[in-house]
Amino acid sequence: MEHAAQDESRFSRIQLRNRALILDAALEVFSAHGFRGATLDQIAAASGLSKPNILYYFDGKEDIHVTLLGQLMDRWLAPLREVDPAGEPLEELLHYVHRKLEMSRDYPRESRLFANEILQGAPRIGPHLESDLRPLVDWAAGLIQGWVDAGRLAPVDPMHLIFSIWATTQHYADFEAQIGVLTGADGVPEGADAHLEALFRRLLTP
Amino acid sequence: MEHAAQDESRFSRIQLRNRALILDAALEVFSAHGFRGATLDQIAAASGLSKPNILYYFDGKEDIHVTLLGQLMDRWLAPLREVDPAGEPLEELLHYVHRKLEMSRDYPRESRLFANEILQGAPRIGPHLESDLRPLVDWAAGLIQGWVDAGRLAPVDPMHLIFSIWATTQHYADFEAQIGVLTGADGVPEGADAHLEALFRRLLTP
DNA sequence: CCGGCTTTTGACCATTTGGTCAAGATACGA
DNA sequence: TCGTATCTTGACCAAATGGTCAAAAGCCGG
Repeated sequence: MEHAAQDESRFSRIQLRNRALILDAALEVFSAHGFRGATLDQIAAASGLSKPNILYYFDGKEDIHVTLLGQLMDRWLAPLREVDPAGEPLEELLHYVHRKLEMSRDYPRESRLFANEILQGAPRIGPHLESDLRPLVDWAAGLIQGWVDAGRLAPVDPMHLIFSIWATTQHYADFEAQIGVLTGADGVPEGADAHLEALFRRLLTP
Repeated sequence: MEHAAQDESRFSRIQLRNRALILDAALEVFSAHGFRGATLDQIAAASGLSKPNILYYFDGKEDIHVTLLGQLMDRWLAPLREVDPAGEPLEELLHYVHRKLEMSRDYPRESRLFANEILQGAPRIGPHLESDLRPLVDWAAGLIQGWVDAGRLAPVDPMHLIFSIWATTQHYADFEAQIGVLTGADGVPEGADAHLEALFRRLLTP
């Protein structure tokens, strides 16, 4: 009912363009400074629109933030949805790891936006976690447990496995500043793919 | 030279007590809302002191934040310093994992404070990372590489191994809000110790 | 109990910031 | 081309916020 993305036809071309401009600028600013650290003036400057104009398209700072988080949730959970119950368990999970790492490489701002929100106790995305994330994760955990029970994976706690995959992959985006100091690399440093593949292959191989 | 902790004798008893009160309150507030999200009034309320009184003990909001980060850095890096070059490689590293997880359990506020700071690009702790963290990590990486070369550990990229340990352990503190939704647990959920031990034992066993 | 010091505070200030509003500019179908 | 609906903005506002200051209160050795 409230899925904003599905009826984009209700927006004029100008609205579509400017809403996209604003959301992209907001992603930049929110992910770099957090919700309270970001200002409407920064978003205005980054989007090339005036502050009152931004308030014409969104009901306020919070509205922009919530809209962003809602839109991103889909993209964020996509890799987990792609896991194929009919596939080879080990390959499916390693592919998931690979896709998640790819997300850290291609969408670090999105990763940091989520991290910021969760760090502060998920005040604005909490309901989405319950309604979107939880069912999906429960489904995935059940699937993995089934694979374990069938002896197709080494015994592992599905929930903790998922946490470990999230943690290791998102770490490269969320802690990029620290990693940069230690490796000199700018984005995800060389060897991350191979390392994570080895880590989880060894854990999961029966 | 600038180590504030070493000459605590220069502070009166009242100063010692109130500075501690302020720093503890600030840790609470900063870790929950980030630097810009925290206000002096919140810190004042949480510490039981008046706002001007807080400014009597610290030069400003930023001074409190920097002081906090500096103090915490020591505690934060302690587990890595405890790794014994003369010990059994696998046991030493698994013990490090265990100690880091313990930190997430016992000092989640500290973990989130660091995470907040790094997420925003380490604007205030950057120099400390260079001067304190980097040499220590380089030392540890060299140590691990030596163990690998001696065949006492499975081949592994030391830097990525360290990142994975940080990521998986700190995840339980930094993403507690998300984990709470998914597991119902309040702090670090049951089974984290066993899971991480299995994860890294399998990776590192030659 | 005194005098000097440290500590505490109420009142105040300048700036930042999210948000409003009425008027002007622009797009666009008829 | 015209008129209406959409879009844009300069000026403005109230609240929040980091910080100041002079005066009051408390502490403590002599």
